[in-house]
Amino acid sequence: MTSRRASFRTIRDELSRRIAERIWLPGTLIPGEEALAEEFGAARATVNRALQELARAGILERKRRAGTRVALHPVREARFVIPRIRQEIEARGSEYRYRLLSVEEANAPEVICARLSLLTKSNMLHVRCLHLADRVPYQFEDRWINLNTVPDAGKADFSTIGPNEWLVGHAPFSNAEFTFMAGAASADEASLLQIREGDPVFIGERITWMKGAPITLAHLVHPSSHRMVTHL
Amino acid sequence: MTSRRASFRTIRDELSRRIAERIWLPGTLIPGEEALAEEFGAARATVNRALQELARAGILERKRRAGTRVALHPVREARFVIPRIRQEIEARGSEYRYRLLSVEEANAPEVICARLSLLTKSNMLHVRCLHLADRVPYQFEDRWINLNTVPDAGKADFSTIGPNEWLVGHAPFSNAEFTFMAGAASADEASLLQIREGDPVFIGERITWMKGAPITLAHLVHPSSHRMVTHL
DNA sequence: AGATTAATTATGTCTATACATATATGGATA
DNA sequence: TATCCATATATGTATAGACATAATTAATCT
Repeated sequence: MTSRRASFRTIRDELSRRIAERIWLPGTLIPGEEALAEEFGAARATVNRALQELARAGILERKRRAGTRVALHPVREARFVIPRIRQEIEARGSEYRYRLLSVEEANAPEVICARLSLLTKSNMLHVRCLHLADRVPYQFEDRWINLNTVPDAGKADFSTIGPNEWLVGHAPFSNAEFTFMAGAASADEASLLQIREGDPVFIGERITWMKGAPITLAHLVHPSSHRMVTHL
Repeated sequence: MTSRRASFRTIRDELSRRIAERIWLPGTLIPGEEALAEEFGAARATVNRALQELARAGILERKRRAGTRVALHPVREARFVIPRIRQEIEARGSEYRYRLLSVEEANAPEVICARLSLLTKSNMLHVRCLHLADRVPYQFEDRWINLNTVPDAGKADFSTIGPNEWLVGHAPFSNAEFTFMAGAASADEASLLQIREGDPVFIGERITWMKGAPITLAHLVHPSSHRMVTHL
């Protein structure tokens, strides 16, 4: 018995320590649940919970009959919060401002349809707007909303509320794809973001679906001062 | 009894559906574990597991005595795999190549020390190298390794193995910070990546620590064709 | 009324037990 | 030798019951 009280946290942290300190090297087959349960004076279910958490974190690899081993190539993953522009700006202590640039119903161009895997040229809503932090351009948003999936969007008033804020309240999504990349500012983007044409910009692209049906494609452009930070 | 077999997955997915389909609106107080257990014909522990998973995903908010409610402002987070350059390139079906550009022990410049929150000008190893996919430059890596934390790195041979691969095998990290941004290619970076000076580049910066002690700072530069994709 | 304390209650966790399921292994078969 | 199959085994999941803990609400005291 290593510790008196055997909580799954204690066990998880202890096992985690053994791996971090290379007492158990990558690839090592670690003791089975029963053995660990006895060592920690806990029930197997408790050990199981600890092990499952570590497996979920990618530190351990578990297989029935084969046992549990320290991940050889730990596929470490980091999380990042899906940014909600208003919160993101206000969290920095800046004043959030929003400016609608244009809204129009239109047939989306080929490129957009392709990205959304839409065969027909669906009727879509094209919204362009700008988000400012302390009155400085922070993000230019160029968004297409699928009116077949979200017909209500046609009646929405985007003059004061951003399309993203409207959508989170009206069209929950089940799946999303995020793409991040660097690009050069177009003349249009440059003037809106108050930078020079060709200056590097940080681009986030977000596509969301509700049960396979595409809801929206958002093209989000930040000046190159933007940083996306995350911790592990 | 809604379903015959009550697995925590069934319950989780059903609850998830009710939230997605707005049967339970954000802020709603949902039935307690006992009630759900009865509804699904399952044990409370099973319901608990389902609820905990949803809470962990940010869909539910739970508080003792107060009960469980649908998250009002669901802090959705996405995961991305921490890229391991060789695997990343090989996963695309490309041939991975590595070229060491320079290694030298040196005192890190102020900027680097500051980023690593090091007060003294620690003795560090400066490694510069290039990663290629199908012989085309894919990533330029400019890395500083703290020799006080990882003394062995001084003896390592980085001519065939990249510093990242060496480090994952020799210096496990407990904490990491990732920063992604856009920038303009310097003359140096441009010639290495076979692009033009000033062209936009996608930059990833990675700092890792082992129990508070900084291990390394990696500055990773990709040409603007690079895309970082993740799903939810 | 206001402050302190006790009771209540929903979630959090642990246990012992049972059965389910994937799969490595060795033995039987072709 | 190669293939198939039975079996053993480690993990996966479910359950009833118990106690722990946080937090709200009610009761008590000043």
